Amino acid sequence: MGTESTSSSAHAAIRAAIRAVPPGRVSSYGAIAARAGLRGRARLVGRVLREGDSPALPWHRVLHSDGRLAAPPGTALAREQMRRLAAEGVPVRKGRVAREYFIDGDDLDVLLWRG
DNA sequence: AGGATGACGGGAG
DNA sequence: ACTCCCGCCATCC
Repeated sequence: MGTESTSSSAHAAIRAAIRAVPPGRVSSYGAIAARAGLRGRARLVGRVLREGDSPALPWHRVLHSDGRLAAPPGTALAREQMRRLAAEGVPVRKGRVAREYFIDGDDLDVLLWRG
């Protein structure tokens, strides 16, 4: 198998956590990591998204903890993310999404991503 | 082997 | 609200 790197199980857990975010809602890298049992590894989430070998991965629903989009303003990626969010009814003001659209809090297990 | 990088986060000034 | 800084960690050079 190809050069295995980092626990592929960790990557799988992260992907599952990302897919668990329903349309019309968003979450943060840190929250996704925590939900995947990898608290503190927010950067690992970013790494997994960057690989992007998962077609059904709703990467656009993953934002910074402060509500900012993942990519810097002006980039094609940021525009695409904003477009996808808008398509799901998530308003983006000045490159950020309001806290009320986030499904992360203190205990993700309690929230259960429900809307 | 060592230093820099980054789709991060949180605290501090 | 913004900038700077440090912690974390897999990759990259």
